[in-house]
Amino acid sequence: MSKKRRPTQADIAEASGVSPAVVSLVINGRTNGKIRISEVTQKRVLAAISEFGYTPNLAARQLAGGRSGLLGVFTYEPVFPVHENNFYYPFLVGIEEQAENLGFNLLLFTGSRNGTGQRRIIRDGINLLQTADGAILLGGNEDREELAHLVSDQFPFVFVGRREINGQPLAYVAADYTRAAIAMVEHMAWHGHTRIMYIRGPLENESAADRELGYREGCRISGLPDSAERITCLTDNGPTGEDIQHWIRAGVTAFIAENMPIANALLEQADSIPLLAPEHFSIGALGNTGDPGEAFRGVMTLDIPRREMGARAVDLLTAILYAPHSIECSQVTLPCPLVPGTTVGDAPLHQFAGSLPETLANKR
Amino acid sequence: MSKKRRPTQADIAEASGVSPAVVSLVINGRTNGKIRISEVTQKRVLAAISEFGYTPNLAARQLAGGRSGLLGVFTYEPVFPVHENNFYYPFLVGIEEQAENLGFNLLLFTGSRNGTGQRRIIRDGINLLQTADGAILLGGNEDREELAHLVSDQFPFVFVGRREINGQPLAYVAADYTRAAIAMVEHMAWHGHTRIMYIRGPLENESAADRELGYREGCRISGLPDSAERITCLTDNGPTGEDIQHWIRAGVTAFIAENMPIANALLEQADSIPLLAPEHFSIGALGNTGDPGEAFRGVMTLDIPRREMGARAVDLLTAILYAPHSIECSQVTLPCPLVPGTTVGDAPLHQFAGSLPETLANKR
DNA sequence: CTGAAAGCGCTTACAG
DNA sequence: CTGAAAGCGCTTACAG
Repeated sequence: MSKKRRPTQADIAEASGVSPAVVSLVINGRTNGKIRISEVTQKRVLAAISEFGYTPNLAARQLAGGRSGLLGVFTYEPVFPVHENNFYYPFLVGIEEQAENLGFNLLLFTGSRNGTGQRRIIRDGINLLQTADGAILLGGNEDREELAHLVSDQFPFVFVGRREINGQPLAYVAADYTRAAIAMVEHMAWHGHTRIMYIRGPLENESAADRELGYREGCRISGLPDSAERITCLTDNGPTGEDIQHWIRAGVTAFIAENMPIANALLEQADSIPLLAPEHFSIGALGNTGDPGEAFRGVMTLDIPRREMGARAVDLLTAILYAPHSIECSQVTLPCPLVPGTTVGDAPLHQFAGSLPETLANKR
Repeated sequence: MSKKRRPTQADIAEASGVSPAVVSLVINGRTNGKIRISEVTQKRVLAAISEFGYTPNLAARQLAGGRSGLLGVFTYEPVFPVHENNFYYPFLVGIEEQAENLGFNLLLFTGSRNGTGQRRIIRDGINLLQTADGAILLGGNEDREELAHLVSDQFPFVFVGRREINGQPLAYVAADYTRAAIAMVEHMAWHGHTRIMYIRGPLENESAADRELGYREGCRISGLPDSAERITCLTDNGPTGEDIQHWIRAGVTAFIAENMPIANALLEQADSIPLLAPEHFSIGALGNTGDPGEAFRGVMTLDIPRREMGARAVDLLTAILYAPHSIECSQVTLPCPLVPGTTVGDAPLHQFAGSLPETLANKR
């Protein structure tokens, strides 16, 4: 970009009386292997380089070498969220950390909004990510067609979160929601709960499937009966107080919510009855609350290792791009520990069959 | 990076039966000026482009003298700060917003750490930013030599915060600390304070200079005497309680701290005497506290328009790069309003000359 | 060990 | 309006 012409390899070659190829070799330190260049020649080239203040032109290097060396980052939401505690933010912290560790620059695709204000990967059939060697994608609201397009383009990318297309898993780094759900069920079962209700939202995606699967598995492993009967899919209205009373009357002593918003809605409704956790029922959420390790209202949650996931996504992408033979598996799943909280306790000895005890209605 | 060769302009040219030059022209939208290309031809080219899923090769474009179309972002600290309320974060929010508005991708220079773990702009004499057309720089701890190198390279960049080299201002977007300091002095003077002490840190940079200048100017404008006598540069120890007592005995009724940490240190010391703001003295800080508009401990502060500064930096950089004739001035200074807080009140009628009144020592 | 040459994919004068 | 061609600065086979 400088006005005065920068010295080129040709200048160095001329000044030191060698061919451009030799200059390239010396600069890239490829003087040890099969190629041998005399010490004297190397010194001469190096001297010319520092005399001229030569710096390689990156663009030319990339053109000739076929690589941009850029890792893309695509998010459907702003990369820099305005609000603190944004769910996606810690992923980016991890991505940056690891990119820095590995010496890569990051290309943020902020320039690809479509007419409706949404960011897009594909526009007019063009893969807008192609300027990077590959990309890390994150965001919960992704467009499956766009992903399919990337796949058919053979554009290398890593999703943060498990994703599959037509049953084929993509390259991803995910949290192990299934094991986490199993652990939560087991934890509750250990506390004597036998009828655990699973409350999920309407969104159908891999994460939701993994969580529900874990719930079922956990019930099976713990020998709890009829898990399928106790799965409820919530609509927009959320659970009503009546729902809760109904469930508890039916013998439910614990709830597992797919995520924190659902858990909060349930707690709120329970408050108005009033029923309290963990005295009258136990509850946990298969999500987290923003700050790692900190539970909102004391709800048992998961510690999704978001920063770590970001870092591993960088590792996976760079491996795919630059060391494909070293890859054994393109799917990385990280453990997702429970955060105990205070909302899970022993199952009430007395089950409220038929009606709520009066003491409860008056309590608080 | 896809396995199957990416389509090139040559492919498009062949497919649409025109020469590569025409494809280039159409792609870059240079079809209006002196060059005319028939509608039909354009449509044909565009169709071929979307059919092939062609995207330009950045490196080639850049090499051929064109542009990469990438705006660089360089920070000496992590781009994604781990801690919330990071001072630099809102700048980045603004940068992203405006880049998105203008349709630019952002290149984060995360890959340029040197041996000591610090990020660098120049390494081995190579300008690491040259992959981008230009860059926005931010961070308080910049290396002046690196900046000088960029300047002599004629690499286009915009600093967030006023910067000059050898008396020459760089392109920057800054907050108007001088006017803000003036306003704070005037505000205090209006409250009857005549002896306002200015407490600054040891760091010598443009921002510090601007603030101090504003203090002096404010005193001059308000007709307060001897401002120069009441400027103290703090060492690492911070102000001691004795310092404060000494100053107040000397008739000082208000303090302006260069930044919040200094103000906090002073308040802490004053607490132990105890002296309270605004009852016994007034205090303001020429910085802000993280959240826009929210004052820590009620201290009068500045609302540094960080998000706006980020956005304007993008505007300035893109103008420099792509519309240089449109630029009237490469230095943008944004107003920086006072945030009132609760720590500035009327000057005590009774000035504590010689000794502190007993009531004070016992109070609280 | 070293040189001559092709080619990466694009832009931009320069001719028609 | 459109095409043929040079050239951006580098890397990398390919010959010597």
